[in-house]
Amino acid sequence: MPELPEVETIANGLRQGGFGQPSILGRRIERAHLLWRRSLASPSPEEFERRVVNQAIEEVGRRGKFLVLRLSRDYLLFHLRMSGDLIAEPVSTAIAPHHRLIIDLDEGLRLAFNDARKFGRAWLVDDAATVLGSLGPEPLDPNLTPAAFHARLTARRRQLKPLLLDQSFLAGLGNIYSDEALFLAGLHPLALAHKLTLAQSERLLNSIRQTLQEGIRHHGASIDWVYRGGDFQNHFRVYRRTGEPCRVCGSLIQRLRLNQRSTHFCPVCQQLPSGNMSLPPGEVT
DNA sequence: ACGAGCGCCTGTCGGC
DNA sequence: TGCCGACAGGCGCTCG
Repeated sequence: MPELPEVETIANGLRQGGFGQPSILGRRIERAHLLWRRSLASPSPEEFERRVVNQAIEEVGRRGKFLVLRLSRDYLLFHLRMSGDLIAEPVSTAIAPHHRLIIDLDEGLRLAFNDARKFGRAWLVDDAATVLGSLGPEPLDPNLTPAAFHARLTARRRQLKPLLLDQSFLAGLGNIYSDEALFLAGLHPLALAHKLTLAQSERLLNSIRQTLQEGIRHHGASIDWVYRGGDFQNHFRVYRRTGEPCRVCGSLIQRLRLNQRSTHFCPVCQQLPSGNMSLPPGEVT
């Protein structure tokens, strides 16, 4: 499920509780059980199940697409990748088919890492930076100024879409929100980052922030069989709208494949600058 | 430094 | 109905 708005929604739910879900803040870990070996990146299962016990969950946050649980002594980090989810539920609940890591808490609660596709990972580390250290800036951080963003963009000789997906460039964007942000900014996904003007960079930053805030306001997007109650999927402007009319100009939304991933854009609202024309057009649907 | 392709996994959907 | 390929919100790894 997870891009920045979805991870933010999950973190908020675990922290505050509500909608029938209990808060895990302040709960003490009583035991842990790993059900799928590879869901734990580090340390070993034996060390994890021993070391995590008796630590309290003191803070629940997010960095990029990572969920960050600050415990008494360590950090418990999760990356949900494609299908992961973190669920707080009563210990009396039956173990769901795709639960990969079970963490029993006091007061009869359980924190479950559920992940159908098994791409997600958990880490228990004393220093969060060992996992989060290479992440780029948070897009919603006000310290990221248009000038600073422009400097980052022009330092790279890359196409915009792959660059926005690069978590060391900017932390939190995935396939949905990068397509949506590029549309709002009126920039072609294959446009070159180092050719952007300051005004274009500022517009892109504002578009990224607007898209992410919209996503958070709608509690994220729920598509396919994964559902968390968010409804941002009803407000997509280009993502998965191939062949449908652009909401601004009526042109048909196009799709192209970039590194095995779908990219959606409006061929009229998002023109490729002439400087990019030497590039092969790619396979367009 | 960068792009392209593949592997990791399970599930859903549309076409035949 | 069953089978098969395409596709899916990510990312680390190779290889040019």
